[in-house]
This record gives sequence, C-alpha cells and structure tokens, in this order.
Amino acid sequence: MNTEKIITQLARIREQANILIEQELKNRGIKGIVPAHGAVLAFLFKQTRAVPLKAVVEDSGRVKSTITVMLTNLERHGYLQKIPSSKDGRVMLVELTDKGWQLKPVFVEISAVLLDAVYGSMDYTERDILVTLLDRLDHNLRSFLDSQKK
Amino acid sequence: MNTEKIITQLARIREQANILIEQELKNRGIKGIVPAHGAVLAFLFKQTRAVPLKAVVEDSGRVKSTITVMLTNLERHGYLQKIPSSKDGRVMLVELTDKGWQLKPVFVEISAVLLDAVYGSMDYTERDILVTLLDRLDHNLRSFLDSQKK
DNA sequence: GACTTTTAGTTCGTACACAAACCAAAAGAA
DNA sequence: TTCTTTTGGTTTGTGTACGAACTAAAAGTC
Repeated sequence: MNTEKIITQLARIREQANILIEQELKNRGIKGIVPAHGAVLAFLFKQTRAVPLKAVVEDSGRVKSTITVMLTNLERHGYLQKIPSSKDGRVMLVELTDKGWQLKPVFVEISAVLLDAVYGSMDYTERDILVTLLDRLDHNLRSFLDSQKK
Repeated sequence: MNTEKIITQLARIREQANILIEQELKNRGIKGIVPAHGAVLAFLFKQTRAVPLKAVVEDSGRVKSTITVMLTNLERHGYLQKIPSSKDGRVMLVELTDKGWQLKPVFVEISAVLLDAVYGSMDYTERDILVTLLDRLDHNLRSFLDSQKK
C-alpha cells in the first residue's frame, strides 16, 4: 500500500461522503442544505434556546464571516431565525425554526446511512483500530502546528 | 474510540494538513498557490509537453469550469501558460512556465514535511494497516455510490 | 463622565467548487 | 455539401471559506 498519498486518500473519502449526503438530501427533497451545514445544524440541535452567533462560530471551527453568511442563507431558506439580543446590542441570537427542527430526524437517518456505507462489513475491532490510528494522525498534526505557531 | 465521527475526523485531519501546507508555502514566500492547486501541479510536473485543459480536468477530479478558472488564476500569477492549439481550434494547451517548474522541488519538500508531521513516530506496519483500512472505506463508499447511480 | 479598548457581527474582495447556459470548432450523418 | 451532434472551453450565478477593513455596542480605564 502506498502510504504517501494518505491525505489524498482522506480527501477522496470525505468528498465521496459529501456526495452521498447530497444525494440523500436530494432523495428526501430537502433544499438549501449542504454537507457544510452539518456541523452548524448538529450544534443547533443540541440547544434548548437561542444561542449567540459567536457560539456557533466557536463550535463550528469556521470563521465568523463564513458563519454570518451561512446563517443568513439558512435563514433565507427558513431553517432558522436570527434575532438581535435585547440584553446585549452586539449579539445576534440564532434559533432553529420548526422547519429547521424537522431536519433533525433526517440528519440522524442520513448519518446512519453514511456510516453503513462507509464501514460496510468492516468488523468493530478494525473500525476501532482505524479510528485510533486516525486519532494519532490528528494529534501529530496538531502538535506540529502548535510547535510552529509560537 | 468513537467510530461514529470518522468523517469529521477525516475532514479535520485534511483541514490541518491544508493549514500546514499553507504555512510552508508562506514560509518559502510563495504566493498565489493554495493546497487545491496540488493535484493540478502534480499532474503538470509529470508532463513533458503542453497538455489540453481537458486532460487536467480528467486527472484532477474537478469540473471543467473550476479548472478553467483555476488555470486562469495560475496563469495570472505566472506559473503557467494557456496556448490555443493550432491543430484543434477548440483545445487550450497548458504548460508550466519556468516559474511554474520552480515549484516542483518545493512541492517535494513540503510533501515530505507533511508526511513526517502526519505520521510522526508511527511505525510502518501501522501506517500500512491504516492506509489499507482507509482503502476499504474508499471502496465501500465507491460501490455504494455506484449502486445508487444505476 | 469622557476616552480607550475589546468584543460581536457585517461587509468586501478573492478564490475554490459546482451546475447550467452558452459558444465555437470538429466530427458524423444525410 | 449541408445539417446535426458531439466535444472542448468559457461565462454566469450561487455558495462555502478566508482575511481584512469596518461598525456599533459594551467593558475597562483615567
């Protein structure tokens, strides 16, 4: 096996996963949602009340300008609402609409389809080994980047 | 280990790899190049003469409109030239300039840094297991998507 | 209380990425 | 030869993604 192209390999798998997600969304007639929204939606599904845009930024790993635009688009499609906070004139509170909450079961379903498709018949021991090894790569990269930062 | 978030994990590693690449390019004072150009450049480095844009499209896995724009930008930065074919009035031939060829050793260097950073002290047996398992995920996804296509 | 700094979001400019519409040249069919 | 289809690229519109500049409100300082 060629271990030199691991990043390409990772990228390809991720890309195919995205294609699968897009297909499943399309099959279910859902519009205006793309894989990149996954992280944001997952975060919002965990909330019980409106959260500041900043919280979404921090959880998502995206930059605030990206999130501003993304939330505006999701709002335009009716999945959420952005309401200025009455407590703090700077903050914008984000809250899913009913239409947004309806995505939650779909999200769960598609996640299951995706995991099934990805792992296929791979046994659980192997899945665990794989994820553990990937975790090491993640740590390796993180510590390299940290050491560079300074 | 949580095997349910493997796609997120993959995406994170890839993202950090991209950050590393961007840093290394910056350290070397190289402008106008981003990780997304990697596939295109790797392909052009293998060529001995000008190749049609279509060949780049096929090798890169990107769509032709994406490649048209990307090549135009790379040309604007002086890394390559687009020359209309004299044989076939439709085709656009792509060729690296001297400035483009100068990226080749940099590319090799950065690839080495990246691999070192990613794998760290992981031994070769483990690297092999990892890549083999990833290959299975790739095949699983590919066959799932194929079966959906019909 | 007036002034300065920090914080939360938006806007703008640029690039990748895709799909769809478009265009011109080549190839195939009548 | 003329007409039709295919092929190779470009253009346009939309969205993600980032950094940098900007705005307004809050918090901190004197």
